[in-house]
Amino acid sequence: SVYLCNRDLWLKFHQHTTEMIITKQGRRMFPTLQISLQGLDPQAHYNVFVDMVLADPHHWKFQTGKWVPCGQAEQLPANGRIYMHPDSPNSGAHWMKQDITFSKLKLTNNKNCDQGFIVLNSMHKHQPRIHVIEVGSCSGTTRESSDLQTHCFPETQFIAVTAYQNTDITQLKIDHNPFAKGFRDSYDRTSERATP
Amino acid sequence: SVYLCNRDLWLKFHQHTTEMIITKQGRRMFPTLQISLQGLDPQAHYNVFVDMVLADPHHWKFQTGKWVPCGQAEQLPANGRIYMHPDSPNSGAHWMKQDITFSKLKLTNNKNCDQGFIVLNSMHKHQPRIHVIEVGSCSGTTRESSDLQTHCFPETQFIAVTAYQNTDITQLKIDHNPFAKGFRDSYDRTSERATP
DNA sequence: TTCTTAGCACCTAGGTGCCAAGAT
DNA sequence: ATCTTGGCACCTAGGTGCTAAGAA
Repeated sequence: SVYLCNRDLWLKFHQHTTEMIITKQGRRMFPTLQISLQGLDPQAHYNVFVDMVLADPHHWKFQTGKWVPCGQAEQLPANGRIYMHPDSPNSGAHWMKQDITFSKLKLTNNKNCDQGFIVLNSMHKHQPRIHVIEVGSCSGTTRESSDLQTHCFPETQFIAVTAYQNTDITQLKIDHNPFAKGFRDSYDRTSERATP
Repeated sequence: SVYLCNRDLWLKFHQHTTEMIITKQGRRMFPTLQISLQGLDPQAHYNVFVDMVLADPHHWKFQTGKWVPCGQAEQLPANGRIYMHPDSPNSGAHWMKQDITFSKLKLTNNKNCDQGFIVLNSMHKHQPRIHVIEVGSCSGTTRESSDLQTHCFPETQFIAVTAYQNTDITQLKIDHNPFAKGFRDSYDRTSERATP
């Protein structure tokens, strides 16, 4: 009833251990989380949101070209931040109509960041989780009887970093993220300027 | 309990009869509707949205430098489109915390446009209306007892056009809309290019 | 050493009025 | 005649990895 639309892309990164930049002001993920949902009640209303949990109990470092565990993880702040999909709340019909993309989700290491940012610890491995919850017949608050679906895709695990460690990852980002087009080897700066 | 934040700007346009471009793909308004709300119940939840009604029963044309009535108005499509503020639904506390800006509202003359666009008739005068409605304790649907506040600011009336008629209006748009900066007489193209 | 930060050039994405051509 | 449309150069706004300097 749920699948990862851009799984092939995620797997390319996962092969090399995915890294995601975190900054004070917040940085988008790339690849983005992009899913398809089926099997909801078209009439009912749902919130869809993302949070992150530690993927393992280790602190990691990158040494001699490899990620190696290094001591114990710090726990994430107890009141872990969530990213509510901007379409929330919405009908089951809406969520099932097209892919659900979390392209504006931002990662940060700044614990004072506004709500809507996800706060992570650098050099720790994280597992994104996608939650779907019915918003009951009583305004915004969750009915006790409503069930919460939680979905985990292990191929979306990543290590949060403040600067890329593995050049393979950097190259994959440059090759696939449209905003990094300027760094592609194949990018021809002259063709853009010569205009009739 | 409600006022127009950028009233001074609206008045500058209103003096010359405000015009708003409408296009097939949708065009933003400038000035934008920007209001401050007070007196809501901080705990309750509200939707805030905009619609437009005809400001008078006339068709208008611009002749010899003036807007003159010219025949009878066509009625707007009965199922007039609304623009729901993207923060909706939200708490009274949220709406009162800061100004409410409808900067992404788009006007169109395309009756097949997606929901979220406001469809208008060219060469007709329109009156924007701002509505605040409590979304009751029963999920999304309106309680019968909830009251709908409607606010009209006459200084925000405008004639929808597909091309500007009055050059005074064009000049005000250029002078005040940041996206039209390139058309300002005072804009110095050289200073941007000479960089150390 | 190892990790973090701020400024940068370079992009994507999309909002302006202008203008010439098209439609009615 | 009058109104509408589409392409354009020119902007705003903001997402990239890079680099050098700073922090721990």
